[in-house]
Amino acid sequence: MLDDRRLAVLRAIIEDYVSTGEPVGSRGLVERHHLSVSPATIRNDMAVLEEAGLITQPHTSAGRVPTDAGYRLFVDQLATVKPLSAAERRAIQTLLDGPLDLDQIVSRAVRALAQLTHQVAVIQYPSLRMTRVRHIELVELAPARCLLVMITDAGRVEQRFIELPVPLGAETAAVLRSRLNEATAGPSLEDAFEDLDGLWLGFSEEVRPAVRAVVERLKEIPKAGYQERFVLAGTSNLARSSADFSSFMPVLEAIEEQVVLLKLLTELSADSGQIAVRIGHETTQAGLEETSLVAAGYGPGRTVANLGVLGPTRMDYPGSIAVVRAIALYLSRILAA
Amino acid sequence: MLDDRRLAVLRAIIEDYVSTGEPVGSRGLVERHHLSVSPATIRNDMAVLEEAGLITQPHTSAGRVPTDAGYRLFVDQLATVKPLSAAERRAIQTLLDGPLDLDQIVSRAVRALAQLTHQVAVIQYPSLRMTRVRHIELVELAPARCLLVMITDAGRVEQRFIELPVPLGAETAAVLRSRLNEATAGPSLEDAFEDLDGLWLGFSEEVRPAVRAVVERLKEIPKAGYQERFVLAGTSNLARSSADFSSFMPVLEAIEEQVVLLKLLTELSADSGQIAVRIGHETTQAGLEETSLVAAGYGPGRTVANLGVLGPTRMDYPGSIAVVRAIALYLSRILAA
DNA sequence: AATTGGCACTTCGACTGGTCGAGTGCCAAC
DNA sequence: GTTGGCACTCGACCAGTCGAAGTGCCAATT
Repeated sequence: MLDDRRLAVLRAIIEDYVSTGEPVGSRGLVERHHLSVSPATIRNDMAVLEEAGLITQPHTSAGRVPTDAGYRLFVDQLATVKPLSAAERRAIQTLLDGPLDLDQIVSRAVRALAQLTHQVAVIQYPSLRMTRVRHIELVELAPARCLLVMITDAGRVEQRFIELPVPLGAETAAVLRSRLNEATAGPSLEDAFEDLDGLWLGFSEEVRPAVRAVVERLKEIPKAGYQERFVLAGTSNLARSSADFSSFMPVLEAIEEQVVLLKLLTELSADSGQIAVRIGHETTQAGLEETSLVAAGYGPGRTVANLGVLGPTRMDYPGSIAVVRAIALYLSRILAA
Repeated sequence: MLDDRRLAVLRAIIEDYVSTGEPVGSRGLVERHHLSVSPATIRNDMAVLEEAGLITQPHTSAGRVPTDAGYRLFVDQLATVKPLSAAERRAIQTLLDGPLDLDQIVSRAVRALAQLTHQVAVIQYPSLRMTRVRHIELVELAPARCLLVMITDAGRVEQRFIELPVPLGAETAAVLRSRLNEATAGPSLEDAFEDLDGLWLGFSEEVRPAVRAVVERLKEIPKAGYQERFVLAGTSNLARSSADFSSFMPVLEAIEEQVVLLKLLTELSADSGQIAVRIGHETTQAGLEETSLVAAGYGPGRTVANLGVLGPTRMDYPGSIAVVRAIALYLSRILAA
């Protein structure tokens, strides 16, 4: 049914359509790709591919356009790995140089991702749920005000101001600090925070309200959806790629919505190192029916967050996949250091 | 030359054009605004206004459209203050509630700004150059690694990891911490950092390299342009407002570029509380010829950063100005607390 | 059985010409 | 200074035409 030549035709159609953006006809196909058969034969093959739901024609007498199913088959079975160019390698390499602050690394990486794929790039900050506490610090700013600083093993730093009901005092602060560090040295941040409830018992009556305030504030850090952070880049690529106006309006809205973005990225349960691809309608999000997502997990050893690119279904999948994989790999390597 | 009625005509033209988006003709003008003269009279007035360069017509037989100069005159002399609606007041009021972390405040404020103006909103984080150091903290994470945390009086927290050439030791760290806090208690952050050069002299031979590493890292914080941070919201409003495609492509690019955004916001030397308006060509940035900026400074007492909205020249200036002023005011009030 | 050339058919897009409506500019009259 | 009238201009809309691109089908060929 779908023999080699027909698959080759599908691949050729996708390649041409991705690069030109216009429906591709039988004549042009045999000319550009040196298929050693006539256009008529290709037409027969196309009819079969259309029957199988892999391609479609916008109207009776136009060329063929791949369907979501066509892209899916292409990505799963037909796409060959596209090695990165020297320039691309170099661009990513430069990410390694320089300082090791998470903010800078992530913001550089997301820019590189956008530039190399010409798509909208998004990187999720290492999720607090997935990471471990490396250190907790309590800084006294004023008698009744302090700053809580939490550092995770993925290099992410969260800080919160705390208004204290009663002053804490230098000594108590020191004790509390070490207690917190002991208690949160557990395997996962969520589990560790379970054990904090009884902690205030070990303190004298007067300072207990302050201790409880600190603990409460600490415990709410991983709670809210607010804690998931993203960085975006390449939004202007949207305008370049999508042809008409209304098509990227919803995309623009979607990427502004933290919630949508989070759902999109976490929905795909990709193993670390694996690339997940969502094509068009496969994404359940409304408004993104003509949008694809190429994403991967990253992290030091294990997956702590996701990154990816968002673009039109008509996208260079092999290229995007290669870049996403490379960036995820480099990012993981840096975080593991 | 430009008597009262003619100015009223200009105002009417701008109001109509802003709300409909279409060139406005003489007949409709007398109908919608109860001008007690005939269309022919209006036409004469229009000819005068056009002569003065305040309005123009896209083609011979279309209505009139305001020019940049027309908007400018409108904003400077004609615009009446538009009081905020109850709903708008309420929306901004809710900003006051809740926690006092700068990140949350700013991200809420920028969202409110975008929502209330239906424009692209941008808020600059309190510039490090403008603020004072409130506290510096040094956290030892590993023998040769520590975290430097700097808190400014605008509530902004900056942190940097530091790789130490030699271990610092708990005692030295404590001394260094207090020395740093003493030395940076000066009036402005830039001046304060001048005095850090000799600081390593007060330490023993062995730890001096570590001290210098810390000081170097601290001194580079306010240096790089990197330290200027922005948050954006309402990017999707661009698609709604600007009619055609190529017109907002450059805007999208501009707001992605930190540099452009920074230049745009800092170029206007607005006093705190004052509103600065840049209309169309007045902005020197390429690609933003059809874009206006309404901005204001904010800060606790003095201006420490700017915020504003970016939209098409065809914008509701009185409304935008009112909202921008209100948000700047509230933000300043919160920071001063 | 697969492939091929030929041919009729469909559809889109570009072009054309004609009409309509909105709006202007000008002028003479008030 | 204001007004009504009128000719003029220009874009928007509509319908019709035509060519290009591409298909589907069929009979002939390998």
